Amino acid sequence: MARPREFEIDKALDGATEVFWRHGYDGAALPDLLAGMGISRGSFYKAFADKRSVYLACLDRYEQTNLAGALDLLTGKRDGRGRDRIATLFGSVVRSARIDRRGCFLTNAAIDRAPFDPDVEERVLAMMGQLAGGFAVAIADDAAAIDDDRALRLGEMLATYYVGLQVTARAGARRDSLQRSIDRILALIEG
Amino acid sequence: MARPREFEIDKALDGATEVFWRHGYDGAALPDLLAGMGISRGSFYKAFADKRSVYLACLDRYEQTNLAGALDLLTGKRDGRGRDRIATLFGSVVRSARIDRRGCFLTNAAIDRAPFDPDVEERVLAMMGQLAGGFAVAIADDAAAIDDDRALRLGEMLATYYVGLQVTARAGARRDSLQRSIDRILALIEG
DNA sequence: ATGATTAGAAACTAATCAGTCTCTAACTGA
DNA sequence: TCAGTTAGAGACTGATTAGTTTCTAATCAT
Repeated sequence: MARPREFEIDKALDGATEVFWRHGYDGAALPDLLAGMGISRGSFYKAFADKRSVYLACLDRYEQTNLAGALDLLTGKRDGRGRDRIATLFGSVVRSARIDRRGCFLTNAAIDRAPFDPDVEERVLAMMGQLAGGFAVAIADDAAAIDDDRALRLGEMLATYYVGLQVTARAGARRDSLQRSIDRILALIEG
Repeated sequence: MARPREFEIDKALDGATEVFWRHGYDGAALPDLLAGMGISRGSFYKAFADKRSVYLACLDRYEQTNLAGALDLLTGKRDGRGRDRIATLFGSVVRSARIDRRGCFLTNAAIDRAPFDPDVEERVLAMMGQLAGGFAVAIADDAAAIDDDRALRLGEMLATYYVGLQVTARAGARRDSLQRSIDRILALIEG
């Protein structure tokens, strides 16, 4: 071993994720990525095989950070009723839309790369499955009587809605419109 | 006037739509577009200003054809209950997923270009609004007593769900998973 | 201290990008 | 029939693409 790497892989991946998230796979040119990662071309290809493998690593890191955070929120029992936790998660989409228009990296990847790259598809479907499971846990927490299968189906439906909400936010919908839609689905699952 | 054009603009736009739909804006290279449109570079730039203007024209044509078709389905009173028409539309997403993985051009454009191009954003938001209106009409048809504002909110929620369904389909979700999710939301709005 | 190893910067490469230009041939109106 | 006009094909342009190579300097183990 000699001269150690001057940057942290994970920090660089965070920077790359930011760029992929905003601009998509094709839209993220290598110079953009390098700027976002704070490294030069040489370091990039020393540390990673190619652009695609960085994208896959970003998806994996997204799963371990952002998705895990959402799942913690949904399944964390300390924070009141499951449906309130769902409302909080949906609300965070509206709050994020106030700050930027990245939407959700997972959702963007589903449109962007999943149809063309089996490794992306696999990760996207796995994460969507986890998300559905998180919603199901939140639902089941409110009604111990609900059977697991029924909770999972409702969870799948809510995950699908969540993805649609992220698309609508990235499309530039007004925040009050997003919130009305959220209020409506929350009212529906309340009954 | 001299030598008339040998191809039809609308047919060429249909071909371009197909390519943009499948590969996205950046992913649709000019040679791909030309092949899909069945014309050569010279004809392309004689007939259109640039790639972007073709994309915008494709969105407009999508509105007049595919979106109009969906709205006709949702608002057509001859075909039974409004909720059955909604079920038919959702079902068509699952059927399409069996054939290809294009998803929905409007949904793809929302992720792909809306954040970067105000002209795309405007069209996407307008189409999403129309879609929400279509769902609202279908809902209102079943219950004359429902007030318009309530129907529109439900319509916005269903449009958001619809978009999420298209993302999930393009991501490669299994058809039975899609259908379970659909059945669940249909059951919710039934009550 | 020194030799082995490796990180990093920058120049380079071949392919591809969107868009332009030129030339030929086809069509129109008179 | 012929002059004017325009469609179409394909060569061309300069910029940009992802990825490679080369060289320098930093840091390790001995």
